[in-house]
Amino acid sequence: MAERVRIVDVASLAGVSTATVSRALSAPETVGPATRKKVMEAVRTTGYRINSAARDLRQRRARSILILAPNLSNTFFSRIFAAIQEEAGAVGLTVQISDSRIGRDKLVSLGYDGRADGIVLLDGNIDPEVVNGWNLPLVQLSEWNESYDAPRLVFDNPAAARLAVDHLADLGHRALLHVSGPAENVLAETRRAGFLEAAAARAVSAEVFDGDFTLAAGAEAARRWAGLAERPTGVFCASDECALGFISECGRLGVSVPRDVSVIGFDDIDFADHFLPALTTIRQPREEMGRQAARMIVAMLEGQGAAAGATGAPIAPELVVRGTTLPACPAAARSEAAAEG
Amino acid sequence: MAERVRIVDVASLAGVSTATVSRALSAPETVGPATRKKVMEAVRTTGYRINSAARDLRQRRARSILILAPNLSNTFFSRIFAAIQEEAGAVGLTVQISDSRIGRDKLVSLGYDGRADGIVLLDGNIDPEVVNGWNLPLVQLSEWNESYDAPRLVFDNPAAARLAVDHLADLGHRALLHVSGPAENVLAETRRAGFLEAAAARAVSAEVFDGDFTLAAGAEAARRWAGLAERPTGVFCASDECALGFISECGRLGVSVPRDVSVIGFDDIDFADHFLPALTTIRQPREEMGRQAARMIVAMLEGQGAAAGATGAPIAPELVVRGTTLPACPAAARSEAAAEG
DNA sequence: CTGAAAGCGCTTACAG
DNA sequence: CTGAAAGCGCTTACAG
Repeated sequence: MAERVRIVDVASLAGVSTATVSRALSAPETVGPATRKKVMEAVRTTGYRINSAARDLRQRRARSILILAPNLSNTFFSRIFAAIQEEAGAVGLTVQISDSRIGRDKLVSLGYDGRADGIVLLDGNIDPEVVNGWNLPLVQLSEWNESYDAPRLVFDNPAAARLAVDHLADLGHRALLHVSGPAENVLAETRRAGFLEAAAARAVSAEVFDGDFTLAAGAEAARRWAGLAERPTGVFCASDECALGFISECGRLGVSVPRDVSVIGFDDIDFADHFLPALTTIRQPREEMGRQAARMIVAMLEGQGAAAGATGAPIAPELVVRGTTLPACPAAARSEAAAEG
Repeated sequence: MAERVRIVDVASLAGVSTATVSRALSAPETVGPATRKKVMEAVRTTGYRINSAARDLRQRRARSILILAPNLSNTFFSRIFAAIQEEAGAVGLTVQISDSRIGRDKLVSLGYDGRADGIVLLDGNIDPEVVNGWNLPLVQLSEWNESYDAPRLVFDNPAAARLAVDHLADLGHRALLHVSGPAENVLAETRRAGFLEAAAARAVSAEVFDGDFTLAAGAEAARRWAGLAERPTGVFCASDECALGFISECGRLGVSVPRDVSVIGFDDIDFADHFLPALTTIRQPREEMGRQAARMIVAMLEGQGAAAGATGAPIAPELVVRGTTLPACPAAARSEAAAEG
C-alpha cells in the first residue's frame, strides 16, 4: 500500500518540471536525450504510473467506450463483448458494460457523465429522445431503431429468413411454422416479415407463434405445435435457444427431430454444433460484428465520424445445414394428405 | 450537440456560487430552501448533468469496479457479469470488464490508473507480484491463487466432486472416468483431487483424462474413452460444456447416454436442462456468486475492508440429477465381468 | 446557510 | 529544449 506517486514526485526526483515529465512520457522526441534519460530513470525508481482519470479530465475525453445491452447474461452477447473489448483494448480504450434497462434517468446521464467517449448500443427499444440526446459518437449493433440518429451495423434478417424458408421448401416441406421473438423487437419483426414473404414466394403455408427467443418459449411452442390438428413439418425458430427448447420439448413429447419435424435455428451459438442432433441454423458472425462495430466507434472518435460511420450493407447470413432438417417424410406427407382428404 | 453545461453555468444562472450548486445537488439539506429551489430550477433549465470524471478526480475515487476474467466469451461468466453489474449499479458503481490476458504491463497499470476503485478477479493465473502490487480492494471469485493477498469467494470444488462420485457409485458404477480441466488451473486441480479422493473412499476404480473445459475437449475425451478396452461406465466432466461435448460425440460413435454410459457435468449452465437428454450436473449458483462478490467489494470500498472482506465458507455445491445418469446396466456389468474373467 | 479559494493530477499553449 | 502558469470541472475545508 505504498503512497500513490504523482507526476510531481517524478519531476522533483529528476530535477525537472512536471511539464517535462509529461512530455518525456507522451512525446519522448520533444525532449532532450539527457533529460529524457533522467526522467525515465526517475519513473523507474518511483514506479510512477499515470493517473488516467486526471489525464482524461484534462484532455476532456474518457478513453472508454460503453456497451449497452438489454440483457447482459444472454449468451448471444458474450462473443460480441469479447470482440469489442479486444478491438477497443488494442487502441487503448477501456470498455464498460451496462444493462440498458437501468431506468431513463441513469440512461440519460450516461451520455453526459464524461465517463465514456462513445457508445455501442445493442438495444433498439430505448426512447429515441434519450438516445438522440446523447452527444456522443454512437453505433447501433444488431438491434436498431429507425428513429435513432446514428449509424448501424445490422444483420440481414430478411435474407436470413428467406434462406431458412428456401431450405425447408427445397426439402419438400409444404407447411411451415415460425416461432417468433417478442413483438416489439426489430429483430423478431424483420425475421417474421422475411419468413412470411419467403413462404408466400414459395407458395408454402405459413403460421407464426409468438415467442421471446428463450429456451422456454421454444418448449412452449413445441407443446402448442403438438396440439395442432395439422402439424407443420418445417419449423423456423427466431433464435437457437428457442430451437433447442423446441427440439428438447419434442423429445419429451415423443416426437423425433428431424424424422417427424425439421427445425432450423438462428444465430449459430456455440452449442448449436454440439446439440444432439446438431442444429441446422443461420449463422450470425458475432465476433466479426463486434469487431466491426468497435472499429466504427474508433473511427468516429478519431473524427472520421460521418464518413466511416455511415451505415453500410447489412451483414450477410449463412445457412449452416446440420442434423435437424431432413426431407419431408412420407409419413408426414401421408397424414397431411389424410387431413386434407 | 449542445455545448456541455458545467456547474458554473448553473451557478451563474441561479445567482449563487458553484459551491452552493454542488451542495444543493449532493446534500440538499445543507442548503436553504429558497436557494435550493433556485438551483434546481437552473439545473432544469440548463439540463445540467454532473461530469463524473471531474467529481471522481476531486474525490479521488472512480466509482467503478473492474471485472477481470480470462475469457470474456466463456458462457460460464455471462451470468456472473450480469449479477455484478446489477449489484454494483444499484449503489452507483460503473463496471468495466477486461480480459485478464492483456499483457503484464497493461495489467500492472490497471491498479494505478485511477479508473477503478476495486477489482473482481476471476483469474488465478496472474503473476502474484502483479496482483499484490495493486493497492486496490480486490476479491477473488471462482478461481483463486494462494499467493494472492486478497479475500476470495470460492465454490466448494472437492465437495462437488464427492457429490458426483457418490452419485455414480450409488448407481452401481464401479469404474469412473474424470475429464479434467487444464493442468495449471485451480478449479481443475481441486475437482480432480476431489474426484480421486472420493473414488478411493468408495473403493471404485478411477481414471483421469486431461481436458480444458471445452466442448472440443469433451468430444476428444469421448473418442479416447471409446477406444478403451474396459470403458468406465461413469464419467464426471469438469464442466458442462465438456460433458455436452462428450455426450454429443458419443452419439456420433453410436454410444447411448445414459444407457451405455452415465455422464455428469459441472456448472449447470442454462443449456444443461435443455439438452437431450437433460444433463445431470453440479450446480454452481453463478448469480449468487456474482452478487456476493460485488457486495464484498462494495463493503471493502466502504472501509469495512478487513472484516467484511474476510474469506468465508466456500459456496456449497448441489447435485442436480437429470437424464444423463442411470444405474450401471447389466450389459455393462456383464462386459466388465467378462473382461475381468 | 453561503462564498472564496484551494486542490484533485494531469496537459498544453505560451514564452523564452 | 524547457519551465511557469493556467485550466479540465468538480468538491470541500475554512471563514463568516
